[in-house]
Amino acid sequence: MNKKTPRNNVKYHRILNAAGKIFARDGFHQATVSDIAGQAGVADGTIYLYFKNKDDILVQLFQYKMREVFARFKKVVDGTDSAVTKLTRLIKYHLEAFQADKDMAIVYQAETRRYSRLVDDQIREMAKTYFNLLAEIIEQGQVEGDLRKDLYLGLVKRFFLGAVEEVISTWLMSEDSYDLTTMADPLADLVLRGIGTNKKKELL
Amino acid sequence: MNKKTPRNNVKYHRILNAAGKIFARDGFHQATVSDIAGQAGVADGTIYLYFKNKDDILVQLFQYKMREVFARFKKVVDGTDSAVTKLTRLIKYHLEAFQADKDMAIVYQAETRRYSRLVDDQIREMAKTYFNLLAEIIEQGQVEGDLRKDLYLGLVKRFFLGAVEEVISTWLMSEDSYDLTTMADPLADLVLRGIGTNKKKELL
DNA sequence: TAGAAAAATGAATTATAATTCATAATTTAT
DNA sequence: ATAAATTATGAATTATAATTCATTTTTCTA
Repeated sequence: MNKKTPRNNVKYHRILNAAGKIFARDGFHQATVSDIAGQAGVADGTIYLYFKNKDDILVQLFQYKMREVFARFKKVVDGTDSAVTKLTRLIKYHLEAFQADKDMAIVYQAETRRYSRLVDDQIREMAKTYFNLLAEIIEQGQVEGDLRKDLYLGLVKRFFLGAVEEVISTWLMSEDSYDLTTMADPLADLVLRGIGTNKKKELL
Repeated sequence: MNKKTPRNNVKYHRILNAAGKIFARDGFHQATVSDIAGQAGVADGTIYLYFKNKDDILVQLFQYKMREVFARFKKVVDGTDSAVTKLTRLIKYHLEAFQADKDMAIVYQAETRRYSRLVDDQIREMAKTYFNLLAEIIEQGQVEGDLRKDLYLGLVKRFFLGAVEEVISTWLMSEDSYDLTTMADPLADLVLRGIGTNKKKELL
């Protein structure tokens, strides 16, 4: 194994995981390459055999984690179920995945909200993937008659993702670690039905 | 005017505004004290006559901006209008305020989403204020019969704020600068009615 | 199993930027 | 108008941490 094929090198992954921990603990800028090396059990210089520089660690970590998550997202909404079922399941898995890998969740939250980001292209690509996923499901739901037809899709996507991410964000900040997945059903309910009684549906 | 009363010192505010610009442009960690000083038209050392250190600049900037915004938030939902009207107006003003001060919006977005934050206490306090505001309105709406009574309030607040902030976030990231406030009514509609047709209301 | 190649080390180097402080300019008070 | 007090300056200092590279260790290969 030489530098050309780092992806199936044990040490490469040890460093990536260590970086995940340290970035989550300290944030990207606070984190030091030395700390990551320490956590990974390698020398500082070794990092540079596998990564171009500190930025590159974040970029690769992000890419690696997001590929994993998104591959599953796609599977989760694949199949012949109704759109409502798919949306509910998407929310549930989204929460599950982020709960299962808290380090990744922290890095994700921090990086996707920054204005100037190292992982800009990746995030755009991800967002697009996620949004395409949603668009498909919503159109399906409209055909099935379970989702409103008068929706501005661009807004719906943000609305959906925003609600889910805020719930995750709150969970991350919270002192006590409750079970995030219990939020899935109530959240799906809110997204689908809103908070109104629909008494005045026609007024808006 | 000496160090003891910086708040009504012209230079103090020049530095704060400059910091807002630079933090928005580069992010807190990238931003240098020198750049802020330059932008403010003062010498590097002058910064330290008004602020303990770099962190202190962010803390004070954040406090200052958030006080302004939240004072207005409160006013916006004050009065005898229906809860539905208040919520709609809250969304509209929220979007308006963030559109009007983009630098502040960027700093806000970046800082509130970080796991380890300098402005932690302030954010907690703000969130509490905002959430109290929402709780009051929602209870009013339940009494009025326009909002569902089976809501888990803790979740509703996150749902609401998440949706609004995601819309702002998308606007910040977007290349072309469309008018953010046009999102207010459709967004309010989504929050109130959800995306479902309510055909299956009883199923959930 | 010796020698070559590859991988790893970590101290030394380098870069960057926060903070300080001796000096200068400005303001205030008498 | 002058001296004391205040405010401001920016070059020098200091701290921190990314990156390099001469050396060592480990792994291959024949």
